[in-house]
Amino acid sequence: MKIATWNVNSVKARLPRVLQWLDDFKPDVALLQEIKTEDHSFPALEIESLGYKIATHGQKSYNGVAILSRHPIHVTQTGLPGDDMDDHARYLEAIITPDDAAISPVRVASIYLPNGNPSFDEDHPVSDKYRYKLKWMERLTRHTETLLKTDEAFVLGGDYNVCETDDDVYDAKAFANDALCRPETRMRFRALLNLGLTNAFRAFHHQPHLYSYWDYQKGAWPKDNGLLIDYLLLSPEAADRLIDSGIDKKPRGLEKASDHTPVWCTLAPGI
DNA sequence: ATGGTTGCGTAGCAA
Repeated sequence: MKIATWNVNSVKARLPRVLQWLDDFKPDVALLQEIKTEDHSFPALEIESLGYKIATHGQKSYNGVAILSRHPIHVTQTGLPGDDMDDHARYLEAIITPDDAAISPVRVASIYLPNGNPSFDEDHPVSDKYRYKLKWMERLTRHTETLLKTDEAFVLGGDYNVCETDDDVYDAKAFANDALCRPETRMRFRALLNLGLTNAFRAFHHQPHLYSYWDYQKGAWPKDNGLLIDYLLLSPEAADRLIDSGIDKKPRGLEKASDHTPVWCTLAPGI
């Protein structure tokens, strides 16, 4: 089963690119972030015509996440638990259960972790936006603890807005105080991983300076000035089935590209 | 050079 995550930066502005990628890459499950539209205005017909079922947790103008799947989708969580006042659409979780009983089910989540920048201002070492990000990461860790108790195969995929180490940044010095790189961010990301999750891409690729995001500005893409911030994090039961993982850089080089490119992994049907 | 780009929505914010 091929599972991919992609921050599309508006599903409506990106629709031709998304359709082309689905047709070319043919993921079984696609976890989308920053769809930037409400559920009723998601371009469902075009995507369904390619054989995908759709679950969305949309929001007007900002954020919004979706799950596309060739197999049936059963939504298990809309929004990240732990804060009833949080109205950002950044988390959608579902169980994917193939009709073919030879393929084991897998739980997936599409995650758009808050950016958190600017992380400080002249009066405060931690901005409100950055505080929200750090709290959101702590909520994700708590929720992941509950998921782990089920001993299920699950894949938490998305735009984590975290550079795990300086090797994931084209200019680490320039990003030292960025919300994607600050020590408070990295500590919380490690706490999440240390619950026992496997970063699928890093199970196969150990070189520094491999990226999933390139800013639109200052020629970042042709200069390969990127960041690695999109991840697929696997439970032990999913990691046991992990066959391969990679970054599909092709969509980033096309006209009208998202600033992110898909990260994917393949899982064996079962053990 | 205090710049530069994209999307949403039509001003200014978010990234």
